[in-house]
Amino acid sequence: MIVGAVAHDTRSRLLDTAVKLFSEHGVEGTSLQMIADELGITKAAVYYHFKTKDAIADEIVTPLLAELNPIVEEASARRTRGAQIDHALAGFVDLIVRRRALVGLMIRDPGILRAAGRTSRSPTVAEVRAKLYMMFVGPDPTPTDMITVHILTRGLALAGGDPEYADVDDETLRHHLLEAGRRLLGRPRRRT
Amino acid sequence: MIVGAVAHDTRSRLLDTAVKLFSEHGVEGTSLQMIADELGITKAAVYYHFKTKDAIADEIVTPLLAELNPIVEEASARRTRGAQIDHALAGFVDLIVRRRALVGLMIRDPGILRAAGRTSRSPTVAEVRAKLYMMFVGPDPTPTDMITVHILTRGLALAGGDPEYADVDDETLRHHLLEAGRRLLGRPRRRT
DNA sequence: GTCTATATTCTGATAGAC
DNA sequence: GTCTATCAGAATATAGAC
Repeated sequence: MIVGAVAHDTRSRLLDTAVKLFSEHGVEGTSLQMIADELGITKAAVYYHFKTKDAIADEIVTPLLAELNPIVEEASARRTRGAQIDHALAGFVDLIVRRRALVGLMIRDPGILRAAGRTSRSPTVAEVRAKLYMMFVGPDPTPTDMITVHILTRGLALAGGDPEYADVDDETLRHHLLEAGRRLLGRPRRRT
Repeated sequence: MIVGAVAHDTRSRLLDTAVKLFSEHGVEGTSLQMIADELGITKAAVYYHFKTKDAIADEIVTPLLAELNPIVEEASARRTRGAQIDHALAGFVDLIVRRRALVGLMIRDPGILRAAGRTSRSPTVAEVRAKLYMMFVGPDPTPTDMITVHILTRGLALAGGDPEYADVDDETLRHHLLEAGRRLLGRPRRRT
């Protein structure tokens, strides 16, 4: 599905519905029957679009990784540590805001990564995550650095994807997440 | 189960096992069969200790709320805003460290609260959480305040409960979580 | 306190008609 | 592209023996 467009075809609606139900019940707690019911189709119709439940999980995870990876790569090309951190943080926050529930889902539910990993050979989350973390902490991180980044990434993703902020506009949410992120990383305040 | 003691009786071992499996697979993704298998007993034996799966969830959630509630109450009795924040933060972090996986589980998995809520009439999580948030932000919070506290509580709970830090000792973990928390809340550094 | 055995419902998944 | 029908296996839960 492309930018901001509303999903019309069944396949896209199916993925949106899956994300919603996965968020509420977890991947392993969501049955294909639940997805089918929510869409008003039968289980067999779901199987027409995806061969297995794992394939649905993979189709959700893989595009997200495909978006995060270049952000991290671009960040590592920056010359100063400060610029690297700024780019990685801005990119990560932007992804959270644009995908809302999705990034939070991947961090909350280990089941979606297990499921996606069973059918796909796309780059693992662990890989991309390790690179993202290194952007934030630099080489030779202290234990404090590592824990701070854990808190940062998890906190941002979960808060940004929270239903409570579902109707906060992108611009506002992005601003607040960035502010909090910069504070945690000890970066100076930015002129908005 | 009492402080630091190892669970010997089946009921306590059952609860420990449930927390572990709930964390990995989500409450709705964990079957009583999985719990029974992990314990080396039969499903029927599990039913002897708990009437339903919801009852297990409730027995996990309720004691945690019983620990968090007085912390928030005590904090609100402090006179200065600074002392209130310090007390609430120290208490919250202490709970995360002592219970590790548990606090993170409650934040990650909506299913455990749904399940617990079905069998129990104990004070709701929403209630206690609202009070905790108010301790951190004070009256008349700005949207920025609210989002910051969201990031703080979720980040601390998830990072503290992460398996990666399972063998970091309590003292160290508590120190790092407190540092990050104080930074996010804009509190001055403390002499350790 | 744990077991076997059983009833019932639901799961993921497939085959084949429209 | 969606349907009905069907499968083997696993789910929650109960009854009753040891």
